[in-house]
Amino acid sequence: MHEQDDALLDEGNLNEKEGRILDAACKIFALKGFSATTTNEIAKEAGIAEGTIFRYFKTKKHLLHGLLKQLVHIMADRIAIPPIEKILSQTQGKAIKDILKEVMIDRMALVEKHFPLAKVVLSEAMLHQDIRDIILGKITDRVMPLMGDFIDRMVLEGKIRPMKSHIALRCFVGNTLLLVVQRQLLKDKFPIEDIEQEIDETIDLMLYGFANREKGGI
Amino acid sequence: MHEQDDALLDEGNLNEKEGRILDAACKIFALKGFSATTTNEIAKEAGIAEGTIFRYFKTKKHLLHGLLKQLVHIMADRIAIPPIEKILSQTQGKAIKDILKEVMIDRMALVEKHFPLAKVVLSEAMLHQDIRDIILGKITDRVMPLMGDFIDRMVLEGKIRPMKSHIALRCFVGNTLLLVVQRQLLKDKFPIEDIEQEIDETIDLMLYGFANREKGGI
Amino acid sequence: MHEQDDALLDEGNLNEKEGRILDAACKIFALKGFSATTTNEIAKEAGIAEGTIFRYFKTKKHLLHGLLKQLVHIMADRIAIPPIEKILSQTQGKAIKDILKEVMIDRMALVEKHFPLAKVVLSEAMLHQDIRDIILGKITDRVMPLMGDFIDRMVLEGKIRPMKSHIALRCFVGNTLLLVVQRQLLKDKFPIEDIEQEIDETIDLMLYGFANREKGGI
Amino acid sequence: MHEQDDALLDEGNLNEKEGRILDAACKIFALKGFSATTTNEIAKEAGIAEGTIFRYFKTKKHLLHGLLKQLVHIMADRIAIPPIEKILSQTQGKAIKDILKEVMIDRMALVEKHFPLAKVVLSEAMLHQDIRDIILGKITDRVMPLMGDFIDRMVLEGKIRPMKSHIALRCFVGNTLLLVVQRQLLKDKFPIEDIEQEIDETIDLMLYGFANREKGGI
DNA sequence: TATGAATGAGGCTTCATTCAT
DNA sequence: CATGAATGAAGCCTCATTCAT
Repeated sequence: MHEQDDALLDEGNLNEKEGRILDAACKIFALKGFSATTTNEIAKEAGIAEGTIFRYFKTKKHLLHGLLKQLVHIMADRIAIPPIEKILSQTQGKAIKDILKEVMIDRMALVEKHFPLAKVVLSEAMLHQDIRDIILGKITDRVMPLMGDFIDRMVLEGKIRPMKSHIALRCFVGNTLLLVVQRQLLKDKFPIEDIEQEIDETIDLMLYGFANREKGGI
Repeated sequence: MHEQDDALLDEGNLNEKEGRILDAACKIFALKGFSATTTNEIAKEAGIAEGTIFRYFKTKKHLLHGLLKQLVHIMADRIAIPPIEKILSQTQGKAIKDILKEVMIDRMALVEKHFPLAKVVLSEAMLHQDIRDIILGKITDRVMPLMGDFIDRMVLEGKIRPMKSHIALRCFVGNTLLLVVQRQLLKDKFPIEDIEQEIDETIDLMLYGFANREKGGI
Repeated sequence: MHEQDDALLDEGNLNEKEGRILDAACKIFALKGFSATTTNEIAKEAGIAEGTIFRYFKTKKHLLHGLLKQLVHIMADRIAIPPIEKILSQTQGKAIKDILKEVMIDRMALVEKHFPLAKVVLSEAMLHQDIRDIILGKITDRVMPLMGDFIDRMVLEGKIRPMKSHIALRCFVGNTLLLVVQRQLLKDKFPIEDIEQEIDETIDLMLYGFANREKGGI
Repeated sequence: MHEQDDALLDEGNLNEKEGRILDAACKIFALKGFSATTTNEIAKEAGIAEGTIFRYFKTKKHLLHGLLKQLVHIMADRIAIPPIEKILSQTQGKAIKDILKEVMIDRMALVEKHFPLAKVVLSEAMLHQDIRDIILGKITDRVMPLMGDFIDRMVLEGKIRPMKSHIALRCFVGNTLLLVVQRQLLKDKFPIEDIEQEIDETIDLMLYGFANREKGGI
C-alpha cells in the first residue's frame, strides 16, 4: 500500500496529498475500471482517510476528470511530446527506416510505461464523450501538427512518397498500438519472441507494402 | 423499450426471455459500461421483472459472462466468419487491391454494425483476463487460421510478397480498427468526408508502403 | 417501536408501508427536527429496512414534503374543516360566548391532538418558503373563506359588532395558539390549573375587551 | 462576509473573536436552522478559521447554548426591557389606547428587528426543553413581573377593567406575535397594506371586544 | 493563540439479490 | 415460472472535531 516513491503524477503544480490520491486512483481505476473502484480503496491505497479525497476532489467523477487532465497534460507536454520532438528534429542523413524504428520504439516504450493509465483513459473514453473531448483537445493541438508536419517534411525531403499525412499516421499508430496491446494483453496466447525483429518486420511492411512488385502487384 | 424484433442474440439454444435479457444487457452495457448499469435498467429494457433476470443468470457477473460468450460465439461463428470465408474463397482472378478493399469494407461494416457490443467487449477485455480468454480462445481457433491461411495463399499465388502472416494481419487490423474508431468516436473532431476514398488510400498505402521508390527509398 | 395501530396518517390513498413510514417520520421529526433526524431512525421506528424508505420517497426531503402534504390534507380536509363546519352551521339561538367557547375548545383539542405534527410543520415553515407555500395554499383556499364567512354572518346577525374578519380571526387564533403553547410547552413554569375557567376568561376578554366602560374607558 | 461592524452580540464580557463567532452563528442558524448549519459556514461568515470556533466553544451544541444565553440576556436586559420600562413608566395622562399602541409598535419593532434571532430561538425552543428553560427563566424573572405590574396598575388606575394579568398579556402577545408573523412570513399571500391602521384596529378590538353592545351582546 | 488540513464516524442513497405471492 | 416489494450491505459524501504547525 501507499508507496510514496516513484509517483507518476506528482508533478509540480499539485501538492503531495493530491498527487498520492491521483496515483492511487490511477492504479486502481486501471485495475478495475472507474465504476468498480471505491473511494475507500483509493484512500487505502493512498494511505489517507477517505474523507481527505473529497477535500481535493468534489466528487469521485471530479477525481476521474482531474486524473485524466493530469494524464493528458503529462503525457502530452512532459512525456510524450519532447522526445518525439527531439527525434523528429534530428532526421537529417538518417534512413527513413531507422527514423521510423526509432520513433516506434520510443512510442512503444512510452505507452508501455504508462499502460495502466492508458487503459483507464481508453476504457472511459470509449463510453463518455466528455472524456474523449479532454483527450482529443490535446491531440488536436499538439500531436496532429507535430506528426503531420513531420510526414509532410519527409515527403518534401523525398524520403517517403507523397501521401496524406493523416492516413500515414493512422497506419503507423495502428501498427504500434496493436503491437503494444499484443505484448501487454495477449502475451499468453500470442507471445512475441524477439521484439526488435518484430518491429523491424513491421516497419519493413509499412515502408514497402504488401505488394509483390516482382509479379506486378496483381 | 423492450423491442422483441431484430434481436441480435436470441439465437437457438436460449429461450425467448433469456434472449431478451441478453439483448437488453448488451444495449445498456454498451452505453454505460458493466458496473454503471443496473439490473433494474436491464429489466425495464427487456420488459420483464427485475427478479426474472436472476432465474436465468445467478448474478450480474454471470449475466456478463453469458453475454460475452454469446457475443463471441455469434460474432465468430455466425456473423464474422461466414462472409469472410466467402470472400476469401472467391479471390481467383481478382486484383489484391480489390480483395483487400472488399475485405476491409466487409469488416468495417461488421464492426460498425456491432459497435455497441464491441465497446462492451473491449472495455471489459481491457480490464479482465478471464474475459480476454473467452475472446482469444475463439480468435485462436477460428480467425487466425482463416486469415493466416489466406495470407499464405496470397503469397503463394504471388499476389503479395513473402511475409509473416501475423504481421500483415496486425497491419490490416490496425488500419481497419482505427478507421472504425475514427468514424464512430471521433467524428466530431476528425470527420471522414469520403469513406470510400479513405479506404482506397489506406489500402494503397498498405499495398505499396510509405517508401519513395523513385528516390531510392532513403 | 413500530406500532401499527392508531396511525395518524395511514389514510386511504397511501398503502400500509408508506403510512408507516410517514407516521414514523412525523414522530421523530417532531421530536428532533428534520435535519437532526436520520433515515435510519425513521426506518427503525417504522419497523422496516432503511432502503425501503427510498422506494416510497426519492429523498429525505421528498419524505418531508410528502409528510407535509399529507398533514395539510388531513388537517384541512378530514380533521380540521368538518367539525368546525358543523359547529359554525349550528349557531342559531346560541349566545356568541358559547359559540366561541365551543369553537375554541374544538380547535384546542384538534391542535393538541396533533401537536407533534404541528411542531414539525411550524419549525420547518419558519425556515423554508416552499413549505410555507404548501400550508398557506390550503389555508387560503379553505380556512380563510370558512372563518371569514362565519364572522361576517355573526356581524349580520348582530351577534358581534362590525369589524374586519381577518383582524378578529387573528385575535382568536392568537389567543388559542398561545393557550395551547402554554399548555404544551410551558406547563412546568406556567401551569394552567383549570383549563375551562381559563378559556371562559379568555373569551370574556375577547368579547368585552380590556376597556373599563364604567369609567369611560380612558 | 464577516462584517465587524454593527455586531448584535459583541457586548462587554466576551472578546472580539467570540462575538464575531456568535454573530455569524446567529445569522446562519436563523437562515437554515441549527442542524443544517455547518461550522465551516459559520467560520467563513465570521472571517476566522474553523478550528478557532472550538477554542471558544467546546462543541457546536455549546455554541448554540452560548448563543441563546447571549440572546436571552441581551434581549431581556439590554434591548427588550429598558424601552418598555420607559414607556410603562410614562403613562400618566395618556389614554389606554395610546399606551397600548405605543407598546405594540415598540414590541413589533423589537421583534422585527431581531426576527432572524427570534426564529432560531423559537424553532429550537419548540424542540428542546433545555432551551425553553433558558428563555423561560428570563421571562419569569423579568418580563412577567414588569407586564403583570403594569396591567395591575392600569386596573388600579381604572384604565382597564379588573382582569387577570396573564390572560390580558396572552391576548396582547398573541395579537402582536401573529401580526409580526404575518408581516414577516406571510407577506406574499396575506399582505398588510397599512400597518398603522391595522394596529389601530387590532387595539380597538382588544379594548372593546367583539361584542355588539347595542344589541345586548347576544 | 490561530490555523486549516486531516480525520473518520455516520449520513443519505443505490442496487444486486431474495422470496412470498 | 414470473413478479416486484423488501432487504441490507456497501457506496459516496459531509462535517464536527482534533492537532501539528
